[in-house]
Amino acid sequence: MIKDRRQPKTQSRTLRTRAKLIATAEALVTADGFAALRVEQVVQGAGVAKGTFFAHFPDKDALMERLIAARLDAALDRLDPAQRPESPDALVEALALFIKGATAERYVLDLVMRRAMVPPRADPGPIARALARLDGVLVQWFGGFFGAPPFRTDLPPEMLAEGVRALLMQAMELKFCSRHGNTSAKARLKGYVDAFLMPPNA
Amino acid sequence: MIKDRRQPKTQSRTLRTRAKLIATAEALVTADGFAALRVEQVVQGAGVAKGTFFAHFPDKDALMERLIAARLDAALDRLDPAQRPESPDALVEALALFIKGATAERYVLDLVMRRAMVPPRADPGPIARALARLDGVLVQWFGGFFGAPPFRTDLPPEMLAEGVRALLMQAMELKFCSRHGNTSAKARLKGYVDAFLMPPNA
Amino acid sequence: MIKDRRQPKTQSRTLRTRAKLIATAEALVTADGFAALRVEQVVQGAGVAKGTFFAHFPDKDALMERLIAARLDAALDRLDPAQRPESPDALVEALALFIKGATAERYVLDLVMRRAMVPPRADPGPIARALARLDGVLVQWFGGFFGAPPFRTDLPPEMLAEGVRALLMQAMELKFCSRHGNTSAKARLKGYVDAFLMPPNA
Amino acid sequence: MIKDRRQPKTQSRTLRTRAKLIATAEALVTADGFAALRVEQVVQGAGVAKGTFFAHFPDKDALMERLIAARLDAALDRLDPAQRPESPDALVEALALFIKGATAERYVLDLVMRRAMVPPRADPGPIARALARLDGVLVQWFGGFFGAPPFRTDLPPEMLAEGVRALLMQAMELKFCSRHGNTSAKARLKGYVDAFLMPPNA
DNA sequence: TATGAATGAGCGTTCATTCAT
DNA sequence: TATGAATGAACGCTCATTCAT
Repeated sequence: MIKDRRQPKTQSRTLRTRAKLIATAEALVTADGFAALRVEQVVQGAGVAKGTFFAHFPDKDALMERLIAARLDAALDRLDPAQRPESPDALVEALALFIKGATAERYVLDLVMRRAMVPPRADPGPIARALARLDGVLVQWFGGFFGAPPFRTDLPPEMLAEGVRALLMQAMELKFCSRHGNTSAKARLKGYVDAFLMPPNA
Repeated sequence: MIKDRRQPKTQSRTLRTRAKLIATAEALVTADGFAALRVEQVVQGAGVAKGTFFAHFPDKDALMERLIAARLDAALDRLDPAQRPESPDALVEALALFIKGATAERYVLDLVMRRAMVPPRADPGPIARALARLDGVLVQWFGGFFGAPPFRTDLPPEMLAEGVRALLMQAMELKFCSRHGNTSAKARLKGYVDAFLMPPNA
Repeated sequence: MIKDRRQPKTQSRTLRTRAKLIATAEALVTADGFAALRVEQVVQGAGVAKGTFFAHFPDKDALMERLIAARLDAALDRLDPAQRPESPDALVEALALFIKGATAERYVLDLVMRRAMVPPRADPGPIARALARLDGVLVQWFGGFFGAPPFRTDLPPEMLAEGVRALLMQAMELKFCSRHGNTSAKARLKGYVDAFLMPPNA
Repeated sequence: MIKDRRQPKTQSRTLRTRAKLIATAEALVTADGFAALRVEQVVQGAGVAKGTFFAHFPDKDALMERLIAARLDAALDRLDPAQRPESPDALVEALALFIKGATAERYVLDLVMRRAMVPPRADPGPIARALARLDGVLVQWFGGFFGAPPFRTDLPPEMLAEGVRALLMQAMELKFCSRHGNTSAKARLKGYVDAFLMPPNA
């Protein structure tokens, strides 16, 4: 009873080429930033033809999304849905790496925000998937078995998660804003969480 | 009582040219949407040369911002800082026109979000000014003389305003998201306000 | 009486693949025209890999030539070298199907003209062979046993054949010319033949 | 009574740029042939931006047509409609420069044949215009005041002109044909003219 | 102010053909 | 034979912005 073992070589070659493209792009981005990335550099660095690039990615943005989503996913990998933060501070700290990745450049944050929502066209795209994953973690955190102290328990976890996301986005935007330049995204988010996600001091 | 009669011709010609440019752009936008607007079309429609456009606007975005901010400002004009909404419903309803203007197109919302914050460069720009104006109204609403029922009173009005803004942005984003396609931006915002801005149900 | 039973499978498989390619191409050409034919479509339709195509045809043009030559040859099959047309009208009528095939598309006529002559490289190719075959028929017609009335007899049949060919080509070109749009290729050719291939009026 | 004297500078600058592009292309073509011409080289040689090229020519072919037509026109400039050739030899000799220009390269002849006829879309294009001009000269030659000896006089000059054109085209094609490689285009055309355009030796 | 030709850097595309497996 | 990923060299295009006049 031998199962079908097809497509061994070809697939791996494809995968290798794609990996080469991504690795090259990753290196370039690390060196010069996302905004400076040029398709030409990528294919030259990867030693492949331009046509090959567009056989792997529909356009440059698709590569960009992948690179950015990879960083966001790396941040999300370090979050344990079962290990809920026990304070606003801990919550914000847990999101620090995510924030760092998403706000690395104005260019990056713009793309994240533009692609954060699943568009009406079929495919969510890697960035939307990463954010959906974040949503999932947050819901788990806020909705553990016996409710979710120390956060407010009068709201469904989904709502708390959406609230965090909205506040997180705004806090990140503020990083590029001169009027709140003194406050870091983390501090700002901390303030939001304290205000809106904790039980009111009444 | 002698009025200044110098340079009225020139000034009015300048003003007329600018008005013609804006009117043409407005008409084109109404017909084909913001994303499709081309400087070429505008100058042709206005019957002036391309260079003239850039004598009136530093760049295309400046025109775009003007057109969009005009719509937002029209919405804000109908808000009375002294006439606070007495319920989440009323609050959301009051923002309806603003939401409509800002979510007319994905392109518009993107520009609004990108320009919502005052950038490090000096000038806020008309969109940032419109949003600052919204902030002001919200602060007034939430912080009137005797506190701000029915909304929660345990938070400073500035914080409530920032919260509304974050939640409003997210609610608007969701308009372009297939996964929440059923809920309108208004309904979504209503849920957010109910959850985060009302006194918790002890 | 033992028949050779070796390699019938392989050969027939090869033949079947080639037939499938040609049939697919033929169908596509009938549907969308020659100019729109893409190798990609052909191999997909035939259910084989791209490389397989080039194992059967040296290049795309070879397939094109085959398809076109097939149509020209079908027209030539209906010509009887022994049955000479007895008038310019009959001559032109006899060539009607050939003309139709060669002028199906601008693309086709261009290829026919480019391949009509035997190029310096060895192989004539199917189109050049078809035209050579046409030449042969014409020579026979013009040079039959007892001379060739009603056509002029003061020129060698080869020269008459070459003349017909030149005039035929030009008449076909005119099909794609707006300035002579009213006259059909056949009518134009008829005029040419009347003028140049008949005995002059005294 | 001064007439409108507008557009003095701008137009001349445009003209200068275009001339620079054409001169550069001409030089490159003379050096390396038409088939080797690259848009990139042209713009670099002319010292202009790529966008400028496409502001002057809709595509590369448009430039090619211009270059080729220029050569054909130069050949036609040397023909005097009033100075008819007095023999087939003289006729062929008169066309020698034209033939040389049109058969400089296979690439050139292909383009000439493809663009020789006025296409159904509006603009004739410079090559079609050059050939129309040739037609005009031929008609004049064949249709002078008292008929046109030594050529046959039993046919309208337009028909003779069309015949020459068809035979000329075929003779030129033969230049790239191995089977008639020994005979030059001129010799071949001479044979055609002798056969079809002279009064029959009856 | 007004003009409009020129800029310019890079993206996306094309698609027949090759070649290692 | 068959596979199909990879090639590759231009081309065409975009379109906001600049600048000499």
